[in-house]
Amino acid sequence: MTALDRDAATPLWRQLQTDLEARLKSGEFAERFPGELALGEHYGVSRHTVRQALRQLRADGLVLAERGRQPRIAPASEIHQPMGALYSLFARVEATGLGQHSLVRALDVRADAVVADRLGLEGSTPLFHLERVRHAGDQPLALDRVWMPAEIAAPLLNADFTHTSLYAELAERAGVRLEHGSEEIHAVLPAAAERTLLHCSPTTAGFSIHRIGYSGGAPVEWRHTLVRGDRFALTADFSAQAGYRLRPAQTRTAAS
Amino acid sequence: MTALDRDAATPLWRQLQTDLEARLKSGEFAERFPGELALGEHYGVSRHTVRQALRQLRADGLVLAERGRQPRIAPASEIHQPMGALYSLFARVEATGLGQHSLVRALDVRADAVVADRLGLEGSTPLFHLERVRHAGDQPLALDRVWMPAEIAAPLLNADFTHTSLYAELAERAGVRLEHGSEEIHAVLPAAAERTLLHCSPTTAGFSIHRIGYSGGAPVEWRHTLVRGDRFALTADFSAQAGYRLRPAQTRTAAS
DNA sequence: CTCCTCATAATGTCCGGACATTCAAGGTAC
DNA sequence: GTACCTTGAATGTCCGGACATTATGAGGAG
Repeated sequence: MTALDRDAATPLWRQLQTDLEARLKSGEFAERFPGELALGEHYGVSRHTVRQALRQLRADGLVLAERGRQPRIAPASEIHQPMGALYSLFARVEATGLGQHSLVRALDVRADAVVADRLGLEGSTPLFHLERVRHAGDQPLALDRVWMPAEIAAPLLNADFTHTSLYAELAERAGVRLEHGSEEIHAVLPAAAERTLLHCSPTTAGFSIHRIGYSGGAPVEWRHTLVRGDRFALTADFSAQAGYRLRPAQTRTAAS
Repeated sequence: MTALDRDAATPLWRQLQTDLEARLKSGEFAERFPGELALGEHYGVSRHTVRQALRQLRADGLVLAERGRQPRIAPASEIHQPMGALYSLFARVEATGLGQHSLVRALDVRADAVVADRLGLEGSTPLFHLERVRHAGDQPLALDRVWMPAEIAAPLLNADFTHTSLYAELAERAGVRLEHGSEEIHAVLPAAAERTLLHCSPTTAGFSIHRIGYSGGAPVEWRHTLVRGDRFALTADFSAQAGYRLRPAQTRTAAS
């Protein structure tokens, strides 16, 4: 623990906040998170200051607090949905009731200088590579290609990707979860080879999505997905308050 | 002003907060927003309670507060950027330095049962209609069609839309600002007529964006935009904290 | 063993005060 | 008229205390 510096320019409560965040990440509070009074006594500050420091942590859901209850830290095992346009697309398909499965076309380790460069790695770095054609019901839906540093993704080489999600396997076998990333979405006309794989006509357009994903500040995946555009769409809500949010599934309910 | 009820189940600070929000919306604080001490004395509560009530309002940007400065309410005239995929697309184009202008193909009032239905209006409701081809530099960029209830948008009929933004005109002439909405983005192959307007080849795909926008709970616009897909892309960042956010312009700077 | 009661601990709410820091405006010296 | 200084007002930070409300577990009555 770092002692608080009462003469520093940064306020006490912020010092406390960053210190608590660090201790949280280190797993120090895995068993029990101390209460406000205990923290105040430990750091030598008033309860008011402790509450100010905890405010952000509680708002972010890192720490759970309720009246009368023992304070707890958020369950780390909670499955964070891999966000983004792809997730939104496939969740919508799932919501329609169609079963999804994948046809694995490649699953190996190879070197690719172009992709390695995009991941910020040396050109000769071995990369885990997975190429799948995703189906919804009987129809092919998307052509999905992923590259990840082999160092991280090696445990996935003997996984079965016909039904399971890459991110679920990644979290389980490698202990890595995507934290943030960025993607670029283009509207394209699939090439002949791609049309064959996706069983679509020459007049069908598609979404081409490039994504780079990070975990813990380091690039973890580079992905290129080509989605048939004739049956699938991105939908989103936006507002001044909530910003822009992709809608994962239809919210309209037939009930009542 | 509503007096606070100290025996109510809802906390004092929340009562204060909702009351202040109501007074804000009524325009009561247009000239001057009272300080914390003044509010405390006025409502008969401590400064601590006032600060708790103001916390949300300040976080939302409704009220601006800085040390030493007179508290102010957020400038109502501030132009809220019309969010969404379209704004993101066009802002990116603008960031490249290309000048934008539009070719107005239609600007009138007509009835359209299909569109009216999507807006939740009677089929015979007169609708303001604007159809433009947007250019970036010399090249056509998008075909943009907008329908709005004539009751709201009538003041826009004699506006010049070759250079100005629809939303800017709407805010200025009709006093209406888009508050929220939803959109659906498809990847399509433009039809022959559209290809002619957009000067693109038969192998060029495009984004087809349908949007419905609301202001004050009532539908205000229905819009269909077809964007050339060969030169433009949607880019977005996502993270567990901030969610999914379209990136309006390139953040990479060549400086330093 | 079961059910109820009660003590305990934790957060939520609210009050009071004090000092530091910063911005804006007005007044003064030149 | 301009530059500087002083003063006022406002928020930021931090402390102390008090009581209310709620969940949990221990202990006793039946």
